[in-house]
Amino acid sequence: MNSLVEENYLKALFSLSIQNNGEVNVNDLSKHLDIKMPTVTSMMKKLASKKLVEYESYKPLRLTEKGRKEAALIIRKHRLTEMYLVEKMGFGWEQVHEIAEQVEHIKSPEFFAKMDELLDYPKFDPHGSPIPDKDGKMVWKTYTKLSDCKPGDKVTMAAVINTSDEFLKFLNGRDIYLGLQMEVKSVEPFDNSMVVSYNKHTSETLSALVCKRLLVDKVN
Amino acid sequence: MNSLVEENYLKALFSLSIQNNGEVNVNDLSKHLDIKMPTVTSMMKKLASKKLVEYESYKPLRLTEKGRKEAALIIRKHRLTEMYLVEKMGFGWEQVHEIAEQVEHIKSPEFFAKMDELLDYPKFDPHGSPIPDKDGKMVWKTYTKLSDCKPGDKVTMAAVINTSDEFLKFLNGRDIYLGLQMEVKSVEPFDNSMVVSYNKHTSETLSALVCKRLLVDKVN
DNA sequence: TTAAAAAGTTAGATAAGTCTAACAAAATTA
DNA sequence: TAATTTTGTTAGACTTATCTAACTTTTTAA
Repeated sequence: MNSLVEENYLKALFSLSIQNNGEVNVNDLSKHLDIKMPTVTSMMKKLASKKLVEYESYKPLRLTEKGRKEAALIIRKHRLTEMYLVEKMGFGWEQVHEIAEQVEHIKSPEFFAKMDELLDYPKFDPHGSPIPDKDGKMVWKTYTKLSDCKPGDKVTMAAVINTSDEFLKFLNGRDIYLGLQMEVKSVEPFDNSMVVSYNKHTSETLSALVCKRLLVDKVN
Repeated sequence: MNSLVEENYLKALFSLSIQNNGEVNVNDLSKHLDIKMPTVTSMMKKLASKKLVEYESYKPLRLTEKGRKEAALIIRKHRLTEMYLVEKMGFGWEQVHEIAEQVEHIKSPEFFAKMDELLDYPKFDPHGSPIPDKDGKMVWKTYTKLSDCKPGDKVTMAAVINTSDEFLKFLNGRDIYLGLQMEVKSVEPFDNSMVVSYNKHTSETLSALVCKRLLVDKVN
């Protein structure tokens, strides 16, 4: 059984390894968790002794298959919780991350199995992220960043990369939600901001930073 | 903010102080938590420094008003969770204690406020225990132990003292649940076991140990 | 290609919460 | 009331997870 602290390291390793073909630097992990590098190094040795991480001095870190699976199961609990909070308890998608960060550490397979059942076995969480299954496997849909779209493209909002409170409130304020259809009207060459239209918003400007954090399906 | 460990001490102090006009012995607390006495002593000094406990060497422990309120708020979270698990998620009353022991430590007033709202502000948990309000106040109904009843008494099941899995499964197996009406048929002088009747159970024998753990309202 | 910067490690300290061993006070009982 | 038992405390050690300071390796850039 892993401690709550170990679980947080595993989760961070999982997230960071996605962007970098499975390899993670101690430094990146240290910054992501806001924990100093020597502490991270010693924890990596501990996780290596538990066969959860491949660790060699001065080499990048890599989750073992066992570590990857355990991390996925924590993420499963996090995302199931987020979905439950939104669907069954009426929270907004911007409110659920903090609560799920705590609930994900609860030891009770029955509790999460019940959520899963009550939600009718969801495949995605409220932010569009895939929910790993009980074996730690998850579907990997290939989304397009809105920032990679061209004027005239018609797209459906599929997921958000950043799940911070502020970002999601920003989207709420513009009536942007998952499943929304929009059309790219124009791209400003100067700062890569985009003008999009959807529903009653016929001309909404989104900064490049925002567009990079929105994942869409092209309708074409 | 108290740590998870401190919260468990507060909860234990609260429970033990009820049976003994507010006073708790280090030894009893030690046994209740399964933590050795020296550890308990040092934690009591810590809680005393936080003004949660009145502590003097070799004297019984006592929660301060502040400590009592903080303990009650943890118990509130525990009991709201139990009620939520039973009423909204479909768990049995024998399954919820373990999960609630973990959920009670979650830091999110919104999460518990939402449960409270969805449950329509319940006053009792699935075991008949009162749920403290947001100020840590709770109603204290005076129940009778079934073991204190006489042949001919008609009673309604109101609460259980022990919430262990085994005890609740025992009750489930005999179709005994809160709100059930029963009549005391006879008391065996030899071992104080009781014969009771209810619904289709016209003659069910309950040991003295069981009768002491069942709290009832007299219908008379 | 070597000097500087960045990344990573080692060593040792600290805090929280636990323990055991030894001792002290209080309560029980003979 | 004196001896014994029970309860409680003190002292010091251990584990987990963190830190800072100093040092080493690797990478980057002059």
